Formats: sequence, structure tokens, C-alpha cells
Amino acid sequence: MQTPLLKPAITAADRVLLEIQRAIVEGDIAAGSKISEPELAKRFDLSRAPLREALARLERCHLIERIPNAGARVVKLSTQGLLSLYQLRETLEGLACRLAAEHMADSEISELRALLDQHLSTQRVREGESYYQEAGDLDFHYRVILGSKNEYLINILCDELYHLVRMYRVQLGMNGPRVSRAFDEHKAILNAIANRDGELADLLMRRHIAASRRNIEKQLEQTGT
Amino acid sequence: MQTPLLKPAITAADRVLLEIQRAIVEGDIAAGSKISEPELAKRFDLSRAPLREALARLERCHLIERIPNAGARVVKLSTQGLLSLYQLRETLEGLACRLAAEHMADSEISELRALLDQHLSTQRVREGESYYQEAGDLDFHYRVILGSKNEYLINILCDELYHLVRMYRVQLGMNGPRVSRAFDEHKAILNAIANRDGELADLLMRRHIAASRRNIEKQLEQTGT
DNA sequence: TTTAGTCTTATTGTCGACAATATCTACCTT
DNA sequence: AAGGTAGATATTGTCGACAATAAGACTAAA
Repeated sequence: MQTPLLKPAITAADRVLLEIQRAIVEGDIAAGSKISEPELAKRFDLSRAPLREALARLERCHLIERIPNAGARVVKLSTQGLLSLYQLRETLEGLACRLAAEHMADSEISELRALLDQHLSTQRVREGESYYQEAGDLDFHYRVILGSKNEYLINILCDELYHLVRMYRVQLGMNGPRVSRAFDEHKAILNAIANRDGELADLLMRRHIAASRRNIEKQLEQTGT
Repeated sequence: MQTPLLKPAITAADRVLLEIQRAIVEGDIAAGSKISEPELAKRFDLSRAPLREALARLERCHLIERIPNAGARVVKLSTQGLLSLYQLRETLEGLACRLAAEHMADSEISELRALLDQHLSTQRVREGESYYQEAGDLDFHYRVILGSKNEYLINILCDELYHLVRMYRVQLGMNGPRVSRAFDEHKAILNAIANRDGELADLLMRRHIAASRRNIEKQLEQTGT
């Protein structure tokens, strides 16, 4: 999966955007490093025009920071940044849950339940492997967010914050033992949504994300700020 | 005031961005109308390159919608859109208040109090005139948001949603009788922040914005969907 | 008359070159 | 020797033209 449920890359700028996004998220382009437009243009074999378009979108999803007439740098991960990001996520995804409990169709809910069951089975097969869990987790969150039916909320969470969240998780090597617990939490959230209990769904999601944040924080402390 | 507390326009793309933003917000470029790159380029007397940069940022703050290879359209206001936007604002600015209650320095709080007093006096002088109130209201919200000290939250509220909110208010002619009540609500919010009561500040701000939303909704119904 | 298909036209996406700005280096002054 | 200034270099911002795609017009057939 690269841009699940989203439109595929049409233009050259779209394609290079996806490539650079992946490169930054996975640390292929080091965090904090300066970005040279001519160099990247040569590296991906295109002109600077579509590259700059891609850079504009990278800035939009907080993966790079630009200074006029001075250039762009890849963002640097920090405890403060992680905290700010997850504070926001808790609130926003909590809201998404509350709205999803109101707006999701019954069919969407049962599909989501089927998805969870499927995740559970594949997880049992591949015990240690966390990559699929990662994708699965994001998939679950994605569906809930889309279920909120709020265009602005969807845009912010899926387009603007999504990749930055992934960057923190990937670069800090989140493979932890939270796998099975996350599944249970997902199930509980889904049940709340199915019961149309938006308030509970909100609360559970905020806790779920808070737990995830503490997990990453711990990792960040070990690795060193 | 045009971009209060933010960096001034440096590049040509920045300048044209501000001009087009104003034009869209004030309805100078009609909502729902198609945007022609060559036409706008000629109108503002610059090349398409910086114009496209500006368009990218306009898309970022939801003032236009782009379709690859097809062009851009100015957004169309709708009851649904207003609802989604204000749902988000309630939650986000509520969070901003809670964080502001934690993070604002005492000096910032007293400055904000001085600002409110100043607004009150100027408002008494110019009773009916709502333009200053509009600016003053936004100024208050701005300061609280900045007080949250959360970079992502600040970015979303001040850069991405701000102009769209203004567009709804301006195009629907929000000059209403809510002026004096809004002042009282601001005062109450500030008191909660000063008391470091984040929970109350959160609640009050959500109510404040909900009231504002109902006000606009009423106007929208009158004008016709 | 309607509909399908093709051709024309206009708009967007991309390119390479130029201008303006910032960064780095070397030199000069104190 | 340290600081500042001036020049050289590199990078970003902007421009005009070309290529690719989509929208619209026109023709032809059912």
C-alpha cells in the first residue's frame, strides 16, 4: 500500500512526490539534511518545475521546512514535535470516532469488522512480523477517519499528518509488543462505533493513541534525543 | 492587518497569493468559478510559475480545488461545508485553549487582557461598525492559538482554516448583533486561561464557536443554500 | 433529431535558461 | 589576529516556450 483509497499518481510531480515521501519517511534522505533542488532533479531525472510542486506538497505534510530564498531542509524528529503531533492526533482522531459513530453506514461497519478479523488471523500466522501490523493499524485508523465524513478532518489526518506519523514510527523502529493489545483496543473502538456510542468511541480512541505515544516516547528516550 | 504575526510576503508568489486570497475571500472572484492560469497570470502581471506556486497554497487552505490536467475552481460555500469546518474548529480551538491555559506566559495573558480592554473601548466608540470587531475577534482567537505553543495546531488553524472561516463570515455578511456577547465570552475564556483552568477554557471556547456557527447557519438559511 | 466519433482548440504539465538572492571565500583593515 | 567587507559561487525564484492532456465544436451516421 502506498496511498490507500486515494487517487493514483497521474502527473510526474505526483510520482516523484511519492518517491521522495517514501525516501524521507524511511530515512533514505536523512532527517535534518538540506535539500538541493538541482541534485534531486537530476536524481529523479526531471525538471525543477514538477520537483518544486512536489516540494510544496512535502512542506504541506510537514516533512520538509522551507525558507524563502534559502532552501528546504528535511524535518528533524524531536520529543517536542512528537508530543505536539500526538496531542493533535488524540483530539482529531477522537473527533473522527465520534463522527464515525454517527455517520458510518452499517455496511461500512461490518466491512471494518471483517477487516479486523482478517488482521487477527494474518497476525497469528506471522507472529513477530510487525510490518503488516503497521499497515493494518493504519488501515483501521484510515477507515474510521473516512467514516467521519468530514472532508477537512479527513484531509488533515490522511494527507497532512499521516506521513509524519509514519516517519516517527518507522525511524524509531516501532515493532514493539503492542501488537496484540492494539488489536483489542481496535475491537473495543469498533464496538463503540457499532453501538453508535460516539462519546465512548472518542474516549477509547484517545486512550489508544495516548498509549501509542507513550510507546514511541519510551523508544525515543532510549535512542537519545 | 493581513497576515498578523506572520512573516511578510517576500517573493512574488507570496504577494500574488495574498492578493488572490483577498479576492476570493471577499467574493471578488466568485465562489465556484473556474480559475484560468493564463488569465490570472496576465491580470497580476507575472509568469505562470509563481502563480502556480500561489495556487498550490490556495489549495492548501481549501480556497480552491484542483483536478489534475483539468484545472482549479474556487470552492463553493455550503451548509455541509460550514458544518464540517466548524465541527473541526470547535474541537481544535478547544484544544488550543486547554493548551494555552497550560503554556501561556503570565506576560502573554496580561497582554491579551489589555487587548480585550482596548477592543471594548474602541467598540463603544464605533457601535455598529463590525469590521473592527471582526478583526478584533480574529485577533483574540489568534493569540489564544499561538498560546497553545503547538506548531501543528497553529499551522492548521492560522494557515489552513483561517481564510476559509473568513470567507464564510465575509460572504454571508456577518455584522450581526453578536458583537457584545462575543466580548463577554472572550473575557470568560481569558479568565479561565488566567486561572489555568484548561478544561473550562476548552468548554467555553467550544460553546463560543458553536454559537458563532449557529449565527452563520441562520444567515445561510436566509440567504438560501 | 440524437448520438457517436473525430478534429480543433484551449488549458495544464514540463522544460531549459535567465535573474535575483543568499552563502562562502578571500582579502583588506584595524 | 580578529572582524568586517567585497567578490565569487551556488541556489532559489521567475520567465517564455513546448508537449501532453482534456474540453468543446463540428461532422456524419442511425
